[in-house]
Amino acid sequence: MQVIEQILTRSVVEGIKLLYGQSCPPELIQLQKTRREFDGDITLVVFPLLKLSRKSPDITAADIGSYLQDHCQEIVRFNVIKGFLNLVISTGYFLGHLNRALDAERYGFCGVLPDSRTIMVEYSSPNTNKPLHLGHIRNNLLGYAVSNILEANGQRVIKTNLVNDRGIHICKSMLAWQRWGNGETPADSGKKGDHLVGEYYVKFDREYKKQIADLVAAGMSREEAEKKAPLMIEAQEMLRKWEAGDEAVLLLWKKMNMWVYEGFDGTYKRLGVHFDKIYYESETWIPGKNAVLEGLGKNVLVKRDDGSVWADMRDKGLDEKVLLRSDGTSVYMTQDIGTAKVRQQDYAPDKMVYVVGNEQNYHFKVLAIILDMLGFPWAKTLHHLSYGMVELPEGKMKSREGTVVDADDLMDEMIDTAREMSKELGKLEGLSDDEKEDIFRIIGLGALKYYMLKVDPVKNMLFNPRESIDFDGNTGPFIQYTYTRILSVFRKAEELQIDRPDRSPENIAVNDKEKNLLRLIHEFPAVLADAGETFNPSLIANFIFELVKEYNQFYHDYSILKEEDPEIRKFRLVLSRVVSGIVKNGMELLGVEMPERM
RNA sequence: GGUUCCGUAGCUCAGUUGGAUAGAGCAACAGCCUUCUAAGCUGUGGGUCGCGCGUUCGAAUCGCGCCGGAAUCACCA
Repeated sequence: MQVIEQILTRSVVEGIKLLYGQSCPPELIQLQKTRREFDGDITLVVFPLLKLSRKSPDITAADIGSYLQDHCQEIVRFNVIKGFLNLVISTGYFLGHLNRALDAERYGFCGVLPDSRTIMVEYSSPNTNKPLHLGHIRNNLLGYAVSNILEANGQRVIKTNLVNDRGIHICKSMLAWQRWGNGETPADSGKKGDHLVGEYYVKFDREYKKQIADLVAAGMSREEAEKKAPLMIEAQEMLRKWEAGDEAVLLLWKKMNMWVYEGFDGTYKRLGVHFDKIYYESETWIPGKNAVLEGLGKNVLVKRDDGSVWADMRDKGLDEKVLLRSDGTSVYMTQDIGTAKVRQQDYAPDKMVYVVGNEQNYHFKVLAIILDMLGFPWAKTLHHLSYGMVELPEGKMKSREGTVVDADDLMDEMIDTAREMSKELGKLEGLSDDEKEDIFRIIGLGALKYYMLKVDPVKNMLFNPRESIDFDGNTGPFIQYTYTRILSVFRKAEELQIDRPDRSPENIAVNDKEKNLLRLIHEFPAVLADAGETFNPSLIANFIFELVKEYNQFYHDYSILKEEDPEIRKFRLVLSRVVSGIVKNGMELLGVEMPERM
């Protein structure tokens, strides 16, 4: 809670005691931001207090208003409109707060505290059979941003990735490469490793479809054809060999996965995300299998006649879930059980956050239940941070129809757009080509990242590849632009030999735009805390947009360096300094870099 | 069919521990650059907050029922 709200809550409780002889539970005190059209900073809603005052809303509001004005030095005046008590906070209070913000190393951020929790955040979680796409971009940006936000709230965060490097999907790519690859490698083809492997995955799918069609044409049912197609049978055989440790299969698997990892590393690096620890399912499926077998021994799981092992959750209103196939191989769930177990052994986190799409809501619900059935006390620390799908105008991305938006291509396009636009505007004269390219990259990626993070994670979002992402309005470049304008003021101040003030005067009058900015600055720590509690980066994104929009108005309406009153000029410089700090630090939480000029 | 999530301006989205006349951006139209960067600022038009009922002094926000969309309910991941 913000400082002023604590002061006011306490003061209102005291006032009600004095005025009406009633003790007021603090939860009845509803404080909110005053709406723009009224005079005031904070509004007390008096309706819930009427049962204590036993007076009309207007009289109650006036009583409390007078009390606060007399007893609370931060309140300079008030007005009452239809049961809403609008309170005007002294400018001095906000200016004092501004100076504290200026002194803070990173205003609004918390350092690690003695009672900080260790939180493990899993994100990205790619399969090793194809390159990353638009959906992964949302996932990566969310996971990275949430991790940063939790850290800014004083938690110890371990960013982790779970690479799904085993299973039938990678066997499909391997099989196709073996058959049709003619030894092609990333090195001699010039293709990025993940893209190359992805091509063979697609090749498998195409050939597999042909086989199915042939079998169906020969009179087989589609369902049977899907199971009996020779390619599928071969892929399954390959998976069995893999689990049995067949050397040739393992060698091929290692080679192709290595290509994929090198490709992923390039994409991650460009996106600006990284991990503290990477887990591989190929290393956690055995612990998972063991946990399942132990569960079987303790009779919390059941074995069927065909040898398959199941969790029976029908008493919990859910169904049964297979954990080991009849041929003894493990499934996705088994691997996740193992991964969770290994992580507990490695780090014993207080909380385990899984950033995974909402298509897996059921999976994570079941995972937590099964871990609980298996007797792990930490089962309840799992949190599925579920986010919505990224959809195209024509619906879901489908690799079959070639509508998948590739992550690498998209980043290229964004940077190209930034380059074209910058050239048109022609503001970067005098910079070296390298400097320019760096700025294009920062702007292009900034547009992409902000676009994805400003949307509430739970919601599905639309991405239209034909209408490229905007650079005006509520966008990353708009925010970056505002930031560079502020830096430009500071550079100009230096040229004019205007000293950088180390604090703002606190006894000056401010205009409306300045007051709005002071209020927003005051609000930032609460927004950051809220974003951490709700795992929601969009709160930060939307707050920063509001802040820079307000700053642009101020910048447009008033001059900073040409202001004649030196005290006001000092204040405006400090105000700009604090705004630029919030914008930079806040955008960095989102993984968006800030250019120095643009 | 069961379960979960979503439905706010032409489009993309804010706003939901219940509060005042529901806000931005884009698109459209009309203005503002000898000034600290016009990727900016100002203005105009644009809404049965999917529909209905209920709870309440007060509902976009909470409950119930519909309608629309999505996901999921695999020996896929």
